[in-house]
Amino acid sequence: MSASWADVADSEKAGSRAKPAYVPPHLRNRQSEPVAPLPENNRPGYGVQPAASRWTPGGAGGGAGYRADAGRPGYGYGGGGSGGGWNNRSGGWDRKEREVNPFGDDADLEPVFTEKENTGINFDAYEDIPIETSGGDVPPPVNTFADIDLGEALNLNIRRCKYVRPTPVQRHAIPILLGERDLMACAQTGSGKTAAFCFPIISGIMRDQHVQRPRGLRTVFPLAVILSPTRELACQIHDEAKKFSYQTGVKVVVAYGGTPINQQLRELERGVDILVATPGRLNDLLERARVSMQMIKFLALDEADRMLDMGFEPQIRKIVEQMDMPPRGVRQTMLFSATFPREIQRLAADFLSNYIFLAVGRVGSSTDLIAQRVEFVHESDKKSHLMDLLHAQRENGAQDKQSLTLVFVETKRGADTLENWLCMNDFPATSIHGDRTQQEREVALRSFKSGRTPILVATDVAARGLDIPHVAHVVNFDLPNEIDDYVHRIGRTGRAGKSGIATAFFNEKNAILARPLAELMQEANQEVPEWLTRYASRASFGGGKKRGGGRFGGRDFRREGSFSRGGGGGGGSDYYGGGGYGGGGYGGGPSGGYGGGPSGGYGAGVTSAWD
DNA sequence: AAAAAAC
Repeated sequence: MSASWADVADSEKAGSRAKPAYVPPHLRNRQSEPVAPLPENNRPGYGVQPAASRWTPGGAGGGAGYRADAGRPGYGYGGGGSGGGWNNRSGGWDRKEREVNPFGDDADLEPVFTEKENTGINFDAYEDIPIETSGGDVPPPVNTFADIDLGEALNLNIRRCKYVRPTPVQRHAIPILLGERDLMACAQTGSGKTAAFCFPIISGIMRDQHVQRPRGLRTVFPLAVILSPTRELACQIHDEAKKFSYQTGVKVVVAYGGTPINQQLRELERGVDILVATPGRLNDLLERARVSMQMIKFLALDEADRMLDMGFEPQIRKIVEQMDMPPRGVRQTMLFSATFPREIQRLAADFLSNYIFLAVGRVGSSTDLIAQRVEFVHESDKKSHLMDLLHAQRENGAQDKQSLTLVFVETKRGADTLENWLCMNDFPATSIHGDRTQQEREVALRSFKSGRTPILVATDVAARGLDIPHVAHVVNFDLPNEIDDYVHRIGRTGRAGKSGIATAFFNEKNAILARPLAELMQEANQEVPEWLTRYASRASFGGGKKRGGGRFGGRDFRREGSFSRGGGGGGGSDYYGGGGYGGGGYGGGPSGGYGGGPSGGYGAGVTSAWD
């Protein structure tokens, strides 16, 4: 075990990543400042723990706390007095401040994590999940966490999280990433996707803690950056990463907009190894030269296809290609998403070097965990129709802390209007969208999660990645124009083995979606209303349109010989580079093995299998 | 066309 660890460490050293020579013009002056290497272990903001001790959880420095803290709920008897661990988040000047125990009382482990990541997930259902990998020399998957040596402190946290076995995406992605390979991965969020990229990053940083980082006067040099398309998702990733990093000595900081930058700057000054950020704020920090990418070893894009779509691509390119980030091949790049349209895959290849493509699960047959319904509702009838649904739900007692309703609308204004209207009609609703202040957004999300406001009206800001337990019903009050967005939206329910309902209001405005929606539902073994089928065939003015088509998200675009203008052609199955899988293993049969399983914690999937 | 994301 330790041998394998040493091997990894050695090979790491051998193939040591070159330091990037390029420094962008605007940083050159500031950095003419001494790039004096720090003495080992003397990393800014870290106090003075002997790096080696971090490996031994019982050891002196970093690890010391675990056992010692046991039985002292939340306390972490604050390393030197002043306030202890719990409430002194403000004490930036107190460097000996104790790390807050994110697990609460170790003796009485909070089931929070369990509930999210464990409960209800039938791990046996994983066995049948189809995996596709491509790319050269794919490291073999592991079956247990014990098969991989992530480091003792991280292993402890994995145990604290009650992760018994790695999920399929973890089984495959972790060895690939530990093998220092770039990765494009499709996997569902509930399956531990965050952990799949966090574990290797944290482990890699622990391994390498004595890397010398330059010291800019006010510039910090994270070793890893994780990008997210929304602020709330960034928060969520940060929270997770922080749990995984507890007492590993690895410092995680989050930075996003809509909130004063000063506190984030202070956090950064206290040291950062992993920076979780949204693109705008990160660019701001880079332009101010408060953050440098010069030492980045790991780059992760969550919801990668969103990050590379038209709205985000320029910002991402700026961060990745036009600042001081080491080039691909030097850094390690990992892209995770549920959906991965082929043209985005092609674009993403710019950021990757000799990468492995991994698809876990399939978008084909489905479990019945998400019951999808489509109803034809004229624009003017939507409100009363929603009202009917909510009334029915209320009578079923299906509208409380344990069963939340998430309503998606197309516009920010529409969200405000609907929220108001619901409130006026005595339905406790709140809303989240990009025109609300960050504080309002966070309050709304908390209020929804806690069940205080069991109805949340949202724009697509809430469509991706957010893990909100107890969402029983997703209503597409307005349908999106992209089937991918629909997939992500309904994936907010039916998670972790629980069942869920998705209701869509469809009318003539949504003609464009008719066909892909009907196909998706069919693949999910959902009943497709006859009128929708008619609509779908009628609305197949897809002569020129190339999307729609099979939901075979998993295909690596590199495997398609040519960009089959003729090949798959008409059906337009080339959107996902798919078509391919036809009958083989994937498409077909009523169950092919993955679906119908006894519980199919995963199958929910189809849709959510790719979320 | 809309949404997201910095000040």
